[in-house]
Amino acid sequence: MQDEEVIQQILGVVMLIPKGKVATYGQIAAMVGLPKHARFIGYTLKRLSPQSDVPWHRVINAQGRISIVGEREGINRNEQRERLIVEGIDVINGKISLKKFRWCY
DNA sequence: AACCTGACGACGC
DNA sequence: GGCGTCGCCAGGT
Repeated sequence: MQDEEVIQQILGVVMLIPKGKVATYGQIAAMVGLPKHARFIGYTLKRLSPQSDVPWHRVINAQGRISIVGEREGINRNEQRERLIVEGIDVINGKISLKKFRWCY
């Protein structure tokens, strides 16, 4: 699954998530025709560079929580939380309401 | 080939 | 809602 083709497709979909909305890993996976590959979406986003223009912060897990774990400069749990809040997405007790903020297509 | 490790998810209690 | 389990699947060893 190292297909550059697939990776670009995934990043392409993530780019479509509008500001102020979020999507889940599983949702993205399904959108690119790879259901059951939610984990691969995370793997792909993890490899992004800090200065990437891909809105990786708008991707969260199905429980409405942030799942990033690394501590890279520019890409970490707290950075994601801050970016979401700036966009008007409420993060209450580490949880985001998918009901309100999920990007429905 | 075998086994371990995840930025995951559905379900049951 | 919180938690534990189990199922998934690409990658790395």
